[in-house]
Amino acid sequence: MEENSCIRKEADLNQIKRCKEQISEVEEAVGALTNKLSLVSNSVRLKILYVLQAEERLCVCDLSDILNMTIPAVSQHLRKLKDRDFVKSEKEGQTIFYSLRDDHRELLAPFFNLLNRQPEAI
Amino acid sequence: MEENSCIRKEADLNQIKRCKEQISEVEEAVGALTNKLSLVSNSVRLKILYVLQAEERLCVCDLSDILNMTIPAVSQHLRKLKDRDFVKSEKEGQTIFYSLRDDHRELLAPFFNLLNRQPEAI
DNA sequence: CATGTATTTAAGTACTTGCTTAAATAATTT
DNA sequence: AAATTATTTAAGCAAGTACTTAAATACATG
Repeated sequence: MEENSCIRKEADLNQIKRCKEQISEVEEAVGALTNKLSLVSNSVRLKILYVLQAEERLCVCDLSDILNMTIPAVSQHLRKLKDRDFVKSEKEGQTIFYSLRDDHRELLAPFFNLLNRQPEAI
Repeated sequence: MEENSCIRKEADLNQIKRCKEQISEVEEAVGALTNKLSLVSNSVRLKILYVLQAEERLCVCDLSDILNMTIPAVSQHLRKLKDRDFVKSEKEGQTIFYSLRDDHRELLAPFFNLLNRQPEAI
């Protein structure tokens, strides 16, 4: 990819210039957003976020039960969610409880709303 | 993964049962939603959707220019977006114009809103 | 302190993703 | 009809993802 390849006669060069500018303005925001969406777009992680929103807090062990998955598998998802500030953890004895952080509530709210409707709404 | 592994003394079996039910109710919707989010969570595709929303319609060639990517790379993204009803195409001569479909406007609207704010809003 | 419980970490692997390059289609122009 | 233009399709590959199993860590209890 070096030179411009769009050489249609009717190509609207102003439009292309305008689009390039628009893209460069949101470039950073797009990166930040897709970074978060790539976490939420996994069905296991979305389920984890969904039950945490309903239940305040759950431990790894609970989630493993609920999702019918091995503990390490769940733990690895939780780590990703924690690394990107979707959840926080608190230790109580040898049990570690996870709960939703407020950081991304605004991003998540529309998804939870959709899930609480009929499947055909999505 | 066969038997339940959560054998804490304090484990709240009712809570776990309740969560399992909640999950099974949204199981299908979660699949449908993550299916769509996995498309949007790619930065190239989100940019494509973003400029299409602003510009009504663009051809593959335009997008290749705007995104500074090869034509086949863009074309493959467009195919995915078309397969899942995010965009439609119309042929005009040998040029194929892509535009946003209405199907997922509700899902996309919050993202476009976020992008139009400051990056730190995300 | 040895054993058991709750969780994380790490290595290995199958699957998926997103690009590249080259070839195939299809419409247009000469 | 041959050459040009716009796009898609396909094969190949490097990187990323999500699981598995086994080992490591950390707290609790007999």
